[in-house]
Amino acid sequence: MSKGTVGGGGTTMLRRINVASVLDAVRRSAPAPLRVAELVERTGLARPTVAQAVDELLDAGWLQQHGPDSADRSLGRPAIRVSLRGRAAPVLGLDVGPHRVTVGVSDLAGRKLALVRRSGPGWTAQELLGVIGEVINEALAEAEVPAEDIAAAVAASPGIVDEHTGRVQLVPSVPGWSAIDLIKHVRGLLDCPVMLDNDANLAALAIAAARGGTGTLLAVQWGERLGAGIVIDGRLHRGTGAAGEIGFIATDTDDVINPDDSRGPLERAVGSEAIAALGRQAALDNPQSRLAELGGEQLDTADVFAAAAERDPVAQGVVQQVARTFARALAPSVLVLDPTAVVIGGGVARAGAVLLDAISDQLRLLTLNHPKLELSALAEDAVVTGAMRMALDEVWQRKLPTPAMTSTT
Amino acid sequence: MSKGTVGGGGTTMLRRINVASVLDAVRRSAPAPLRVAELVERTGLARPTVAQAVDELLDAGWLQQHGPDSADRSLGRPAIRVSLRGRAAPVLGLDVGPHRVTVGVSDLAGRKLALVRRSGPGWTAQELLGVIGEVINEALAEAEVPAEDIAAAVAASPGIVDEHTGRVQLVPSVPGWSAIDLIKHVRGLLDCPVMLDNDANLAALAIAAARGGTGTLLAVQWGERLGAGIVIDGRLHRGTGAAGEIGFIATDTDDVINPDDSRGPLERAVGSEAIAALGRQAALDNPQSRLAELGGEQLDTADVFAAAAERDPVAQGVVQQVARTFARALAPSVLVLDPTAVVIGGGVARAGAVLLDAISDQLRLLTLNHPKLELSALAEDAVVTGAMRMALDEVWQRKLPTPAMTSTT
DNA sequence: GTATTTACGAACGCTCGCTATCTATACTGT
DNA sequence: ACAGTATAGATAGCGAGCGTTCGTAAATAC
Repeated sequence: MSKGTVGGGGTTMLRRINVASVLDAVRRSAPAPLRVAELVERTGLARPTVAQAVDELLDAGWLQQHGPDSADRSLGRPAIRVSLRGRAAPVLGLDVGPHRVTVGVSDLAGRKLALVRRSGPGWTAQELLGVIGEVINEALAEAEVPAEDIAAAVAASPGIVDEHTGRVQLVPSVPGWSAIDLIKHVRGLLDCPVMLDNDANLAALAIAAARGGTGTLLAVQWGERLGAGIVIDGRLHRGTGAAGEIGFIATDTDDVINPDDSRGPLERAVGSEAIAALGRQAALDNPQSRLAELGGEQLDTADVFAAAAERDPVAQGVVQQVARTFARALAPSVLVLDPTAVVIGGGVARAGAVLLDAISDQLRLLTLNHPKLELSALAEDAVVTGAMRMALDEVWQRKLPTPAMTSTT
Repeated sequence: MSKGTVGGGGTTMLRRINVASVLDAVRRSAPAPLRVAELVERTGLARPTVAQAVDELLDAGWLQQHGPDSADRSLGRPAIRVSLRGRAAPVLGLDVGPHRVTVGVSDLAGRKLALVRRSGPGWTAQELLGVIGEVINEALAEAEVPAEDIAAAVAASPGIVDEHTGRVQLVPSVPGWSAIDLIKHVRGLLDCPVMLDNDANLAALAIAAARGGTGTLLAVQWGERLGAGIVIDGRLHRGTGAAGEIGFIATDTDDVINPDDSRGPLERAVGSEAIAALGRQAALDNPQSRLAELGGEQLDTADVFAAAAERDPVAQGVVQQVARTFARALAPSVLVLDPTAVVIGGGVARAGAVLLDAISDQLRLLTLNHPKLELSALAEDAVVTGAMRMALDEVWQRKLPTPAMTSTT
C-alpha cells in the first residue's frame, strides 16, 4: 500500500483481495442471491476461502443470508444463499434546479428506495436550502433509512463544476445561490462524503449505466439549456472540467463566445426558448397553418413538435431548421469522439421521432461511423439516477479494498 | 484468475503480485538503476521479499545487475543496483507511407536502439513489402537484436483501422496495397504479436508519453491529410474505431461528406495542398507581394509561411484564413473534449509560431477553457515513436502478471 | 426406512511474507 | 595500519492465509 505503486503486501492483503473478490462477484449479480458454490465458480477460489469471506462479510453487514426458500427443488441439502445487503450503505442523489428539487435514495445494489420531487415557483436561495433539507428528510423517511446511514451523496448542479472545490462557473440560475453553500448544507445534514457534479455529466452516467456495457456514449441534455456528458467505458470524461459544453458551439460563421452571457450560441439558436420563438415567428408568417391553430398566442415548444408530428409543413420546416443547426454543430464532435451512441434527453427529447429522424438524416451526411441515435429512456429522472449512481461508485471504490494496480504509465 | 472477475488466489498469486510490484517500480525509474533499499521504500515491501523478487527477475532475465561503480561515495557496504534489462524484450515500430518507410527498435526501458528510414519515389505494393523487409532487417542489425527476440511490433497506417482484423478503410495511397498483407508479412518476419493502428493515434500516443502526466491530449497531424489522436490519461481513445478523424469536419454550411472521396472537407480546405493553392492564387492576385517573389511558379506551403513570417500582408492573409477555418472546425471538439493541450504535428507544423498564434487567437474566441496550444517536439519521428510506445505497452500489459482488478462497472 | 445427492464444516499441509538477527564490506579517524 | 562505524546482504523463526481432503448434515427418491 501507499506510495502510489502497485499494492503488494502480506497475506492479510491477500485476504482482503479475496474478500473483495467475493463481494465484487455478489455485486455483479446485482439483486439476485448467489449460492456459495456459484461464488466458488465465479471467483475461482477454493470453497473454504469463499466461506470464510462470506462469514466475514455477513458479520460486517455487507451481505445478508437468504433462507433456502423458493422453488429451488433440487436434490441434496439446500444451499444457503447470500445477497448484497442494500441497507449496508445507502446513498443519496440530489438534483437541484431553480424550480424543482429532486432527491433519490438508493441501496447498494442500485435499487431505488425512495424518490421525492417537489416543485415550486422560484425560491430564493435561502428558501431553497430549507426546501432541500425538507425533501431530503422526506426521502430518508420514505426509504426508512436514518440520515447517519447514508454512505455518500452527490448533488447535481448546472454549469461548470470544479470537481474538488465545488465551485461553479457560469450559472446564476438563482440570485445569491452558491453551490458551495449547498455542499456545506448537505454535509451538515448527512455527515458523509458529499460531491457535486454537472447535471449533464450525471445524466450521462445514468444513461450509460442503463445501457450497460462498454463503448463511448455522448448524452445530450436538451432543454432551455444545452449540455452533454461523455462516458467512456463506464468512466466519465471530464477533460479539465468543462467537457461536454456543447451549448457554446458556434452556429454561425461569425459567432464568438460572449463571456458576459451565461448562455452559448447553440443554446441561443436551438434551446427550447429559441424553438418556441421560431415557432411563433413561423405561425405569424403562416396564420393558416396547423401550427398557428395549435399554438395561438402562447405557442410552446411542444406545440411545434405536435404540429410537425401532424405533418404540418410549416412546423416541419421549423423542426428541419432546428435539426439541421443542431446536427451541424454536433457533427464535428461526433467525428472526433466517434461514440457508440448519442442519446438525447431533457425537455426537447419529448419531441420524439419527429426531431430524432431529422437529426439522424443530417448527421448521416456529416459523419463517417454513424452512431446510434436514441432518446433517453430515463426522462426527467436521469439526473437524480446519475447522482445516485456516482455516489454508489464512490462507495464501492472506497469500501472495496482493491489495492488498485495502477498500470497507467 | 480467469472468469473476468477480480483476480484472487493463493499465495503464489501473492508472490506474482509482489514480483510485478518490484518490476513495476524498476520500470518507473526508467533507465536509472535502483538499489534494493530504494525498491523497499518504493514498494512498501519488506527487504527479504524484495530481494527474493529481484533474484527471480534476474534469473528470468528481466533485470540486470550493475556493479557498485560510479561516484557513489557513501558510507558502508556498497549496494548492488539493478535496472531493466532492455534486451529482454525489445519492440519494433513501423511507419509505412507511400514514399517512406521508417522502422524503429526500442528496448524495454524505452531507449531507442535503432531508427532506420528509407525514402523512395513511390513503390508498387509488391516492392513496398520487399523494402519493408529490408529496412526491418537493417534496423535489427543496427540494434544488434535478433529477429526472434522482438516481443511485439506495431505498424502505423493512415486511414481508419479496425483494431482487431487490421482492415483499413478509406486509404488507397498505394494501388493494390492492403494493410492485411502488411500484417501477414511482418508476422512472417518476426513471429510475435503484430498490431496495426492509425498513424495519428500513434503520434498522439508518442506525444502524450513525451509530455507525461495525466490529462486529455488532442494531437493533430497536419500535412496533406489531416487527422488527430486523442489520449486520455495515457490511454488512447478509439471510439468505435474512427475517433479523431478531423479531416472530415465540414467547413462550409453546405458541406457534406462524399463517400467516394477519401479526403474530407477540412482536408480539402486546409491541407498542405490547399494552403499551397491558396498561396498561388494570392500570389497571382498580388504579383508585387513578397509571397509572389518567394514562391514564383512553384509556390509551396513553406513559402506561404516563410512570407508570412516576414510580415508580408498577402501571405499573412492566407495564414489568417487557414487558421480561421481550422480553428472554427476544431473549436466544437475542443469544447466537447476540453483537452489539457492541443498539439499540432505533421508537415504544416513546421510553419511555427506564425500559424500557431493565429489559431490560438481564433480558438480563444470560441472555447471556454483554453487548452495549451503547442507544436509537436517530435517532428517526423512521432509516428514511429508512438508505434514503439504502443508495442511497449502491449509487452508490459502481457508480461506484467498484474491480475488487473477490473473496478469498472 | 434406506440410499443418494448435495452442501457445509473442520483438520492438515503448503507457501509466502514479515520481523529479527547475524554476517559482509568499505569508508573514516587516529 | 588498525579499530570503529555505517550500510547492505543473507538467514532463521513466526504467523497468516489458501488449498486439499475428509467427515458430517440435510433434503429428496425409491
